[in-house]
Amino acid sequence: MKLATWNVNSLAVRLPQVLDWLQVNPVDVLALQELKLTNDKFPAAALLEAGYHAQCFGQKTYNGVALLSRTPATEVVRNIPGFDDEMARVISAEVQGVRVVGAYFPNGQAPGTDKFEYKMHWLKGLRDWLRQELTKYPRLVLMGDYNITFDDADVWDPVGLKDSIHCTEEERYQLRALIALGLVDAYRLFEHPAKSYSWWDYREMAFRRNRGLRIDHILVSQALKDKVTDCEIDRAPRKNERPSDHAPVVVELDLT
DNA sequence: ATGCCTCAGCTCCTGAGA
Repeated sequence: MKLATWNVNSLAVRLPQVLDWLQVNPVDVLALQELKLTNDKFPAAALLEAGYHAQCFGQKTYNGVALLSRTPATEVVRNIPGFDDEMARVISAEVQGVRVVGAYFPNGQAPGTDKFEYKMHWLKGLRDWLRQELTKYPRLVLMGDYNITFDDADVWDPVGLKDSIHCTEEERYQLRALIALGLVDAYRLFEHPAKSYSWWDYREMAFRRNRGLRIDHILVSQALKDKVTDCEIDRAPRKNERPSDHAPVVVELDLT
C-alpha cells in the first residue's frame, strides 16, 4: 500500500499536475492540502476519471484538504471533533484497513503573534484527539503539511533560521509530543541524503539552490512501523513550470 | 527590507503563505 501527501497550493491551478503525478505514481491514497477552493469547485469528476474517489473538505480562499483513494474511503471525519475551528484543516477516513489522517497544520506566521498562539492551541487539540484515535485505530497514518521541522537536519540554514517560524523550540516540542503518542517519522526510518527538504520558497531561486525545509511529514503508528518499506520525497513536481512550493512525500507499507 | 514569489479575491492592491 502506498500513501502520499502533497500541499498543492491551489488545486484549481495544480489539478493537471496532480493528475500527471498520479499517472506516474498510482498511490492508493493521496492527501492534499491547501486546496484553496470550496466543495462546489472540487474537481471530483476529473479525479474519478483518473481512477480516484475523493473526500473533500474545502473552504473559500484558504486552507482546504482532501483525501483521494483508489478504493472508496469510509468513516470520513472532517476537522477535529470537539475542537472548534473555522478553518478546514483535517480530514480523516478508513482506507483498506488503515486510518488515514490528512492535515494542514497552521503556519503560525511568527512567534509572539496571534497566529502562533492559534498554532499552539491547534496542536494541543490535535494531540488530545489523536490520543483517542490511536486507541480506536491502532493502524493509523498522520500525514500532511506540518509546518514544523523536527530538528536542524530539516533546515537549510539552521543558524540563520534559529527560533524563526517552523523552527522554534515550542513547535518542535509539540511535534515530539505527537511522536510520544506512539507515532514514528517514516522518513527517518531510512537513510537519505543530507539536505533533503519538502518545501522551498518561491523566491530567490530557493529550489535551484536547495534552500528548503522538511515540513511535510508522514507519521505512522507503532502497529505500522515494522511494515514501512520505503519513504521518499518526490522533488520532480517542484521542477514543473508552475509548481507548488511543496513536494509530495510518499510512504510504502507492506500489509501482506 | 514589513522585499524577493505565488495565489485568491469585494482583483490592478492586499493578505497570507512559509
